[in-house]
Amino acid sequence: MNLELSEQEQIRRNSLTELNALGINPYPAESFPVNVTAQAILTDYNSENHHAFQDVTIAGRIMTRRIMGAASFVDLQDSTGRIQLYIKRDEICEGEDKTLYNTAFKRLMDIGDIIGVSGYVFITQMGEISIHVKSLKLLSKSLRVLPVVKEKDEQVFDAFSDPEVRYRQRYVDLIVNPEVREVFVKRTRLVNTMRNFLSSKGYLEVETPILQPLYGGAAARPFKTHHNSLDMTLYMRIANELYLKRLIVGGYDGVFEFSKDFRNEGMDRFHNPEFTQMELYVAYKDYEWMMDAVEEMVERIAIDLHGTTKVQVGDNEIDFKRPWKRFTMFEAVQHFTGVDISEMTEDELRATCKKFNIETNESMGKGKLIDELFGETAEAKLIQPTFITDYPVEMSPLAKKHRSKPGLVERFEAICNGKELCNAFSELNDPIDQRARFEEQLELGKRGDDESMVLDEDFLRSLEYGMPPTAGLGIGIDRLTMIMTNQQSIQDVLFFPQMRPEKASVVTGATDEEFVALGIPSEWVPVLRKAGIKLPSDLAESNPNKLLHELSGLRKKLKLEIPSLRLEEVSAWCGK
RNA sequence: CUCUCGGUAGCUCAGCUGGUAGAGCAAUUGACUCUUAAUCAAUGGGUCACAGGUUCGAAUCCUGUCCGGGAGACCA
Repeated sequence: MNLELSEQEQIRRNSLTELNALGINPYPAESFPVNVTAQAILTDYNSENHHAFQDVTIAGRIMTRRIMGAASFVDLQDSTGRIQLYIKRDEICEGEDKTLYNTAFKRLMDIGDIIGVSGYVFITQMGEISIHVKSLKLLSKSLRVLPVVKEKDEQVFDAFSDPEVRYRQRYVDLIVNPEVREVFVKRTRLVNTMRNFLSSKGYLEVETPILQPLYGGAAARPFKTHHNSLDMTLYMRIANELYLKRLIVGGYDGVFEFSKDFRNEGMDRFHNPEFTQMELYVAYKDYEWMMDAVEEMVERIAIDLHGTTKVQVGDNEIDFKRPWKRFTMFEAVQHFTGVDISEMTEDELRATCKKFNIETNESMGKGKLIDELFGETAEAKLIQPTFITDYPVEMSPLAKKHRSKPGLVERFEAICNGKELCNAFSELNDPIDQRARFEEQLELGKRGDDESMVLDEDFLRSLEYGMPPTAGLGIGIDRLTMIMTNQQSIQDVLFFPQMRPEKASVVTGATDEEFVALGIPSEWVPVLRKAGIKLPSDLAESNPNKLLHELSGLRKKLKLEIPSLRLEEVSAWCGK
């Protein structure tokens, strides 16, 4: 017997033994073929077609029970929803033996247990579509107590809401909070829509290395790991851009990848150390084309998920209907501040930053300063989807120089709800220029920017063979999901967000062996701990009379089947 | 890393200026054959996150630690 268990867990374990004793296997091996779902019954059943629901079999989890003597109502939850069961004693126990109802169902089954039932569908006097149960089978006994969430008239009572437990025990969250399950269904639909969209255009979905000898394609600190046989450092990818471009060099016209990327940076409600991006590269296209493609794709996702281009996100209604607003970066800054920074020198930019209380440091070049200005003055104010185009060349080492605007590159980001949604450019395919850009990055690195990009010789070699003009895109799946499902935190769109490890249950005090060495029978050791005795010194300080009383009390209370104690024994433990 | 709020029963939460812990749901026992936040009666259930300190006495005050939320910093 485990004294660490709560009273209710103890009771459920006892029920398990009793079920076994009754010949009811709490974990049967054979399959249980269902022929209907809760959702199907609730939507399809009506007075005309009730004959089609005379013999339904369904399985799910008991979520609430209302027992009224010889009849009971149970809310059964399957993957599609909840359906009420009407269970009558004399229906599920036809003969004299009422054990299955009186003992097994009423006493030994609990909220959280998974059962399978057969019966017919009917409508109760209160007008609720329900299943009149003819037979019932336990499919899995639940040993832990589920949080019970009650609901009436759309109002939820005692919602299971502690974020820590919800994220650590997502399975519980999913069981009791159906809207959470729905968010993740939407996430998958979003990905499917995107995949279908890209596949139908003939682009090839590919996989590229996650473990990379050099990390590239973005500016971020990587996770570092080590390969034993090769005895070399490997990095978890921060992006897959450089590999996908190698595939464009190889002759594919369009490639894309849904990729888990890893960045060793701070965590907040928009950042998780591992996250998902979709990167797309299409040959013979430019960033103008890519803007149209993004609009089309995201608009389609909104329609697939919501049936409309309008999506409620927090207090804002966001409309993804094409075409989206387009601003150059300079126009955006001017629009929100009235200041034209397009012709400014580095010193002027630094002064402008100061004017807007934006911190700067020596490692920031002209491009970084412009980006800061944009980020601080404009980005958060862009709620409706907006393309920001034409970024400074200094901070876009993989983008092609603008066809007509010196100092800028052909790059855009889509901003939505004040946050970056995607990043794209006309890809730089001039190998000489690319090498020069990498070298500039190395210079920035020397100035103290610890996220500047590293030079990838093999990638440069591939460009030297010749890469067609290409448009490339990276789109954050987590953030897009947050917007499309109206979630405030990235943790709410990841099944298992990163967390610090749970505190291991602290085993303070002496080990079992130490207590046994003092002559204490091993079966009494847990009881002793329960009584608050954690160390041999606790024994020495306690009153044997009082301790005996307490231990005997616990023995009785916990119904322990171990030999009782005499005062002399307890005194001996205490050294008295 | 900084600031801030929090951690009390399985869940949601009370617990004031220190006096050894309370409610609802859940559980147990009983009643109840159309209930639905079922109802009625009785009962049990706690390492008050952890470790120190102050005190005659700490869930409560102080210090430190752990875990989490929020806001920053960082991260385009």
